[in-house]
Amino acid sequence: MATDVAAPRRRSEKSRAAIMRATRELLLERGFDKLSIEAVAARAGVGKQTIYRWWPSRHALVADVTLEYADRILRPVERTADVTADICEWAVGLARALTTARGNAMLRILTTAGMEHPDTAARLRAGFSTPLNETVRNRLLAAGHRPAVARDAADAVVGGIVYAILTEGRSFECSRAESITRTVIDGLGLG
Amino acid sequence: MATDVAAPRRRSEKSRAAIMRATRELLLERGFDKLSIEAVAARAGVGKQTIYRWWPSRHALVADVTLEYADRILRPVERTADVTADICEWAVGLARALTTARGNAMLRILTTAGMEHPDTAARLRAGFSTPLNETVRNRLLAAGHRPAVARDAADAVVGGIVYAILTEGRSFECSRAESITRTVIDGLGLG
Amino acid sequence: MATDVAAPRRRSEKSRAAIMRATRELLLERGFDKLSIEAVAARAGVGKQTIYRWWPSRHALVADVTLEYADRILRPVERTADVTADICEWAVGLARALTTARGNAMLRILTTAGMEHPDTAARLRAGFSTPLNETVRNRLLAAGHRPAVARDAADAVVGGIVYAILTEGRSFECSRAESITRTVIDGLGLG
Amino acid sequence: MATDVAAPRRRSEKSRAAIMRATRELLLERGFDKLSIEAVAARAGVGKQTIYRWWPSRHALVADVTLEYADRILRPVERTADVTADICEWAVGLARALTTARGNAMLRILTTAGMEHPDTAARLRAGFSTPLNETVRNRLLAAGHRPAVARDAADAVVGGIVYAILTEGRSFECSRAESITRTVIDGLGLG
DNA sequence: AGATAAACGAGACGGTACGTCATGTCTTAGA
DNA sequence: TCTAAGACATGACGTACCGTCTCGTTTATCT
Repeated sequence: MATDVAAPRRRSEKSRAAIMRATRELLLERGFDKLSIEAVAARAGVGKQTIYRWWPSRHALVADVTLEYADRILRPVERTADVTADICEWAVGLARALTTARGNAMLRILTTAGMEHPDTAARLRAGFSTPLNETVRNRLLAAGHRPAVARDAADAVVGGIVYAILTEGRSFECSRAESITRTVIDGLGLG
Repeated sequence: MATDVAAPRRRSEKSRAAIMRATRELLLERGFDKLSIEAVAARAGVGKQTIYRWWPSRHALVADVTLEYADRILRPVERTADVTADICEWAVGLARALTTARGNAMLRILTTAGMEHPDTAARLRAGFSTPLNETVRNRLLAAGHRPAVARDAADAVVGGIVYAILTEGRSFECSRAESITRTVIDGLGLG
Repeated sequence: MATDVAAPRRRSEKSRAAIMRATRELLLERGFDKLSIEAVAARAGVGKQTIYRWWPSRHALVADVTLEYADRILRPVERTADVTADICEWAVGLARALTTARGNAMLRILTTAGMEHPDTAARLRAGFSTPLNETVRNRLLAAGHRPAVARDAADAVVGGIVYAILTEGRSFECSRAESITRTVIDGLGLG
Repeated sequence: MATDVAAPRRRSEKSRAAIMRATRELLLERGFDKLSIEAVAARAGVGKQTIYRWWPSRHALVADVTLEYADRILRPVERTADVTADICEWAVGLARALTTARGNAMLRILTTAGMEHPDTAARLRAGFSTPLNETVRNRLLAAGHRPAVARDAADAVVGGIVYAILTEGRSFECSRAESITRTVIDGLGLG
């Protein structure tokens, strides 16, 4: 039976997609600060109310767009015999993704968007920072490291790379991702 | 007599201070997003033009205020026989400063303010992230570590702590700062 | 063949009545300017389309409601031996009706509603101003006055009273209706 | 020396005039209902706020414009030996002014604008209906009529003409103004 | 007793306009 | 000369309604 009858949501997929697309474009063209709902509506060929109907705020809209992009950045880490090599390779991939024009823009936007509104912050954390951290931590746990050590090392690796890119922007040299990672991982005791 | 050489600039110190003060207060009350020049002028009892005359943008004004505060956070690291203990102590102090209500607010503001405008970003980097990093790096160099290692470890320690606080906010448990630091530093080879 | 021409109209009387009722209430609560179709639909528990299906515009809907009320105001004039007294009595009755809270509101609404849209104006004229005028004119004709005189006097009496109420609102003193009427009628020559 | 020192009002006369002009034009082109503040601002080359700063509402702005025009309609009545002829001539002039395209539009606008907001209504009454009435009343008083009679006759003449034009629009035949006036005035006793 | 087609409630949609707020520039008066 | 006050053109905000347009769901004939 299980007829999920109650579906009085008749949201227009066409509008939704046009809004997401317009937001993404304007975000890259003008940046988060100068993104206006009015401009999104105009470019998407949509009434402003259609945006306000489905998103509570500009931050939330931007979060949706950003997270959609975040999925292209989040990759799993390999599981060969060499943990350090696996994580280094992953780290360089991450650094490369975050130093492309688009990737760096998205990182900045993601950071800014989460800065004011707690709900948005929580969504962005769950969709970006947390997965990043867990990817590394789980690989370390699988390699036999103690939970506390895995957690600290994951913080150090992810934070070390992402914070540096946040600070230095696209001038961050991707090989440093490997260097930082190796410095941290190589020193871990397996106790 | 070293008189008032080259000073046809009669900038009112009273106004300057009132503006800084008003900005600081409004920043803490309302956050960066909702800070308006108009409100600053009103609270400082100053004409808007007086603000525009001396600061090129809202970001720049905020940067000034934030950096003033940053000086209270930046502390040197001790130089006892035990490097790890020295840096751990410093790291916990940093974490404590960044998880107070005011310190956390300032960290978020500093991050947001630097996100759009390159000049402001450069000033904030020079006044906050870079000193943070160098404090750790110099201590490690003094302890005999190789430059590359010192740099990577400084990135890992500072990034690991600051990025986690940026992500998790005031719920960050300060003892983790020690734990992360120890995990990183303890593993470093002395080459 | 004279088949079932134009008969598959199955308009819901319940909805019609609910719409009229809701309109009347909102008109009195908020006035013509602030009457919105959306509010009428909501209060009547009706879809907006049901209103648009049967009324071409807000003005038309308001005209219907107003005319329904106008019928309570339009009364015939007595036909005793004393024309002046007959019309005076009628005039005072009219003034009284137009200076009640509800009657005055309706007069204003009727005036405003007819001001923009010619069709509505014509309906309201046919349902209010014209009957008013003719009531007086016919009584004067019956009393033996010449047509031209009857017409002019009817204009003067009705216009004198209604325009004054339109201008002065509820503060219009009803006895003035008698005074104006008597001044006009008493002077008429019987030709 | 009575220097009107306190003049911290630095209102731009250029803007004021442009707003009045734009309002007048749009009123005639589109009518009161479809007059939007936004369109006035755009046509006047002015920010919306500049309108809102000096006029509390659309009605008030329209009232200003209308009253400016009303001054062109309000004329004094002649004072020859023949009262009836004097007032008849004046009445026909009034009717003519109110049946031009522009004059009729202004009458309708004036009527509508005063219908919702008491303050505006009062201003319009003081600037239009009252002067109209007093013009006739004063002429009749000067001719020796008793105050009550003069007042009633003024109501009848002015109301008779204006209400008819309000009802019938531009199709009102101006000679009727004379006819109505004569019918009323000729019958007045001189007490 | 169905079948069928309209009228219905609900409400999403692309829009226009609202009245408010803040921007950064400009002008005036006063110290 | 610099400042406070604040008017100005601009432009975005978030809200209210517009009139149109689907969606299922009654409901009232007409087989």
